[in-house]
Amino acid sequence: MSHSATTDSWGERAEATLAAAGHKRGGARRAVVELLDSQQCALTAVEIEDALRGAGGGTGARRRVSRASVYRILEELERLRLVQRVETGQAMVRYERVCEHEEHHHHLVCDECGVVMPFSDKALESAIETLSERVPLKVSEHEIVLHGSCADCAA
Amino acid sequence: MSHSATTDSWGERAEATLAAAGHKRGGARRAVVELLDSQQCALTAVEIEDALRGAGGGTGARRRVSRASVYRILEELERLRLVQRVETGQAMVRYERVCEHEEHHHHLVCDECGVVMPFSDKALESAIETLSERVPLKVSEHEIVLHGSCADCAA
DNA sequence: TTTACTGCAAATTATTTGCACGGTT
DNA sequence: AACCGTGCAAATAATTTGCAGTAAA
Repeated sequence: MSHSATTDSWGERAEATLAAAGHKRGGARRAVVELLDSQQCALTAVEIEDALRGAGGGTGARRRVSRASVYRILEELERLRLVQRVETGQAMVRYERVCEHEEHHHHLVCDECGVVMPFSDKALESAIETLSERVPLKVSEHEIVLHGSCADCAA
Repeated sequence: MSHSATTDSWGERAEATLAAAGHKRGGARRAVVELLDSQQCALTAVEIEDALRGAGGGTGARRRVSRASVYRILEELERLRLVQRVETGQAMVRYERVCEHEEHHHHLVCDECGVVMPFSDKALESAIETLSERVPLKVSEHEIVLHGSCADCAA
């Protein structure tokens, strides 16, 4: 399928990293990892739970996962830097996979309807990179959120 | 004191905006506004409550304010765009005044000790401005947070 | 006197934790 | 067998809300 031999997909890297960290392969975690791998943008814990509960049969490891497990799994994935939190100013925190090679992206949030969309911008990333050197902090991550009205809501 | 005739301080603008929105001048709100006016960076609701409870005498309107009122006041100030929320990935949301003329700033968060510091960068702001035109959202605000280790923690 | 402001206590809501059981190695 | 993974229910913790009394216009 893919041209590269190892670590093509985030899902594979996630499973490998989890194994290396001494984890067994539980069904709930596999389902969450698979779901996150299929998503391009950030989901809340509840959205993850719902997505896994619905569409029962689907592909792969899909199965019902309790809310507590969703949170525990996300917490561990975050600790391993496989997922990152995205704070959108909405009630619930969102989570998305962290890809190594793929282009880093940030988020647009419509404050009226709540929709969240990804975007990326080279100029922005280089400004951040330059800036990171001059700041009194050893920067490890950054998060950028633009708020406003989406096309539908602004209409 | 100041050279400009009107609207020099955020505090004055806040009081004026509140009055224009049909609000009376309550003591609790005045105390919160005065405190926010004296701060350069973002505080949590609890920090605001504590700051007002302590140091009883101080200058001006300082007085004890209930937690519920702090939240209600912040909510209204945010609605009027006098304060903005700052999400730092910590448990509690932070709030800070929004100044019109003053240079816009963003935040550095030390993930180890939790300290939050402001920073600003022209290049970053212009990258955001340019970018905002090209994105499928009528952008009204933006928030940037850099995470990492502060000088003390990285040592 | 009308309407906003505030505190208190109770209610919500997202997230976390304790515990017992089932699955993986 | 040893230990991790998971669900359920109970516990937390931040934020919100209902209500009754107080104060500003």
